[in-house]
Amino acid sequence: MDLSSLNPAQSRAVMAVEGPILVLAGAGSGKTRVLTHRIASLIETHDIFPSNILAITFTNKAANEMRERIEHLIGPVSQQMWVGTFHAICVRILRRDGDRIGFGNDFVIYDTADQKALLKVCYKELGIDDKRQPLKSTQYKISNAKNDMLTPEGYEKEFGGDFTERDFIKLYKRYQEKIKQNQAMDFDDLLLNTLLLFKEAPDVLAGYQQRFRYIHVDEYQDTNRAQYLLIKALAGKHHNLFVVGDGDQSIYKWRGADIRNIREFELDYPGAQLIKLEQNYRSTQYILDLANSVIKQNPNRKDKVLWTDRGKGQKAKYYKAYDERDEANFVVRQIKRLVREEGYRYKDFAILYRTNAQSRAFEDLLIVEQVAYKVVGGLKFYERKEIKDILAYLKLVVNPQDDVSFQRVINEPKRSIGGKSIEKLQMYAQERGLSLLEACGEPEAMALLSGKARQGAEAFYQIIGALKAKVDTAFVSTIFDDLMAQTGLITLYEQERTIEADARIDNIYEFKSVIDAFEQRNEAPNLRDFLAETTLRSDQDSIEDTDDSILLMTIHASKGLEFPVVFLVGLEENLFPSFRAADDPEALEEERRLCYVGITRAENMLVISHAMNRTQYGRYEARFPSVFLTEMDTACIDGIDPAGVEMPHKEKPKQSYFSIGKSSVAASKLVPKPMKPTEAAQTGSVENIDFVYKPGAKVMHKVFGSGMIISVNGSILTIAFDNKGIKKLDADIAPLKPIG
DNA sequence: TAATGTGCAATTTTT
DNA sequence: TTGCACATTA
Repeated sequence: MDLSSLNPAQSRAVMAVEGPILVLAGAGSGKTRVLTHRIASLIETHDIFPSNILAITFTNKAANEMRERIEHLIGPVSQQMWVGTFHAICVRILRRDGDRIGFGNDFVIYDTADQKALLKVCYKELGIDDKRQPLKSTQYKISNAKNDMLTPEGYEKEFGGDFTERDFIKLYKRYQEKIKQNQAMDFDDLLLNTLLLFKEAPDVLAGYQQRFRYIHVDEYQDTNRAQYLLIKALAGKHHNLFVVGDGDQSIYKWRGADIRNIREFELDYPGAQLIKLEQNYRSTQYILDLANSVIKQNPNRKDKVLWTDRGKGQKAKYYKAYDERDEANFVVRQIKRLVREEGYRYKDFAILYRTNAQSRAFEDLLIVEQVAYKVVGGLKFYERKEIKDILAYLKLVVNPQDDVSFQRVINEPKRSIGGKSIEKLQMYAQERGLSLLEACGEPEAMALLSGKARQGAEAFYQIIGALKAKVDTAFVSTIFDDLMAQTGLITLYEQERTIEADARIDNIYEFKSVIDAFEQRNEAPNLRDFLAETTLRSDQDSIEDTDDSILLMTIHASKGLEFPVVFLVGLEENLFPSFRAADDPEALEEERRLCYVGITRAENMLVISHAMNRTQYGRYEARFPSVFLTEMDTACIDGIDPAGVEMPHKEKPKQSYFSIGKSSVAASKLVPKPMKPTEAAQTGSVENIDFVYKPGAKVMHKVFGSGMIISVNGSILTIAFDNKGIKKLDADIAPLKPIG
């Protein structure tokens, strides 16, 4: 094994073989390199069988990359290793041994949309009002409960005494009954059920413990409790556990990640070796110093200071934009300039923001400017309606018990089967313990339906049946083609002749190519595995750098990626950090880590910006610069004016009070002070506001058009509109603009 | 049953 | 502003 390409810390990590090992890997410090070399060295130098090695990641992309890189190092013997995401590994275990706790191996996987659909049914059956117990929060609570290894029964034991939990417990119970009945598992079930399996069948666990003598976990800081326990169980015999992570990049607490897992690793695994990787190979020193200056504001972190031998590089650039359009303008101008003058390609740039909605201003401009760009995230490919519909059909083919998928597509395309017909079917099915699809196979049930609905249901049953007959022998692509022919989905979209329908057709063909790729990749491709793989796949997995486009994404989505030039935009209070972190120190720390992640994506150049005004939820508001700007070491930034970064007052108003249109004050002026328009009206002397609501002034209203103010009473304006008569409007909320 | 309107809320989303 | 979940109507 050639270790000459590794630095001392990296070699130490690679050469540490036995026992628990914690590698604290700063951003860009070559952790994948360490992981792959360590695994290769286990096999090559220490003669460990590949089949004794397990490597777990969070994304398929990371798993594939790791597998490829190891294969590159040691060749195809690496195929024997288990490399995969937590969820994929659990699927594999459950398919093999799930029968020990009563699961068949043909279960389907429900994503969050399926989960939501199933929960809706539970609400309905139990007569629980989703206004009192919002569905979103139920979904969230179920997920949390499962991540904490609390089954409905366990949850009831713990919280049953609390009457406010009664509805939730009922919902959780019913949901769990139904998901089992449907032979489905949600994402969290995959972990939970694996843990239950290990608990119920110790011999099964012992088998895996024996097999996985060397266990590796990437991004350990992002593990939740269930994942933590899973690792703990598997490593319980040999204790050869090698985890890599960075507490400073823990940005998924809200998804259940427990940063204590990494912070307390040495307590959980006594005698653990600790290795810090602090040399960074990605960024220049100015960028790292800037990142360090921000992250060091977080208390309770393991101290770690990134350094590089790449040289100082250039300072970060700073831009204070007038509003989000100005910000976009600046960014796009800079990109074009760098492409023109410094030989950059468009794919060298990433625009990173806190919320998806921020992509809009950039997209609007990039379209006009005809610059190629790609937005990562937003509506995901596999969440698109047409794709989900096809997936539901296919799931139903694999698993006739899947009532959620049945309900999704029974009337897609239209088969004249509405709520009433489904209710009849449900009634019938429930009485006899059948699934909805099975009910459609019973003449007795069909007799309950009206003519049209009956024909539709029978046709539907035929289609699924015909596909099912082929499922074990035909290619997935053949089943797909049959499905399209039988349902006429493509044809129907073609007949619509709208842009949306055309896009859907494109997506369907794209989906076909996903199937083709799956078949080429696998020796024995089958529909069941295709569905699992598809459901467990994310958009992140499909980021390619093949075409020359600017990438736009949230900072979350950028984790693990790197770009020559990064624009970190929207550094404003209540946006980044999010308003939800306002009075929660821990949440603020997580936002700060997110900021750290954003900064450390940059290789050569970092540009940070914020806007003084921003349209959000249709309101144009003044903004404060982010607290993170004040934390940044100004020695690492060009063009920042420390005096210009004026922080909010202690008791800053909850909302900004600007609702007036654009002011003519130059963008270079100081941050606007918040002031109510009504106050402005009274003092009439605020330089940031060049318009004062007073009788006689002309205004333009979004809906009512132009008019003249008759009187002002506090924030209530009485306005005579030219065409719509006299109205009383609140200056704080009405979409008003001054004219003239 | 299907199509259209209305009110409400509004991070991040590795699986 | 956008997206959705629902309620109403044709």
